[in-house]
Amino acid sequence: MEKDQQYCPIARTAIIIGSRWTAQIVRELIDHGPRRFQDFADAIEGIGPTTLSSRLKMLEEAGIVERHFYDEHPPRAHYVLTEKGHRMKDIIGAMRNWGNLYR
Amino acid sequence: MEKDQQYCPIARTAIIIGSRWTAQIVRELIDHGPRRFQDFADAIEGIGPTTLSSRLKMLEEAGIVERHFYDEHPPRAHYVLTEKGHRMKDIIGAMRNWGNLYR
DNA sequence: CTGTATCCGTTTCGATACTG
DNA sequence: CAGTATCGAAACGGATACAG
Repeated sequence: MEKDQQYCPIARTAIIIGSRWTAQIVRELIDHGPRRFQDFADAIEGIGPTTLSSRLKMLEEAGIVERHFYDEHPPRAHYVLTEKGHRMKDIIGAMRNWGNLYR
Repeated sequence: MEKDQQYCPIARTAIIIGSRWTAQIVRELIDHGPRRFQDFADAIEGIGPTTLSSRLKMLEEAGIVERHFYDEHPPRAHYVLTEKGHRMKDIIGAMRNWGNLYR
């Protein structure tokens, strides 16, 4: 997507939710609560570490997830939804409903 | 997006609604009813004929819109939502709500 | 008016290997 | 474990011109 702002609220939302994998990442967080990097990698079939990393960063920059990193050994990280992220629940729910209607 | 099917309902929905402009095209139809090619071109700033054409075709193949073409002079076409398309209303609505919360 | 043909830069994707 | 580095392949996007 392009860099310059989108002033249509629907377009803005589509940029985030429409990027491949992001909807599934958010769904994981909504359904299961805080997740770690490896949790996503295991749950979302087909995604690689590069793409996962880039999506998480995008969601973090959009203020949808928060990253907590603990530099231990082994290192730990977990990702949690912000309030803004949590409010995407309705969108994810509607997408799931519709997607299930037309298999 | 890739060709092989997506079995996750959310992923399937994201492929459609996340492609650039599609959400706005569907919104036009939900808000204003049947539209013609030029209506979209006028209402959705920045979209070109190539992209508009390809999006409409995608939506048609997905069973979301129906295309009616009248080979007159000048030719006429109009696009209407199918029942399946109409049921995206909740998704669009949720996207609009969320997008408006975080300007 | 309603599109299609061309053509090409930009973005995205992702496998693999590797670091701390 | 939690990522980053690399780097080529593929998909996407879009301006312009043109056709029926």
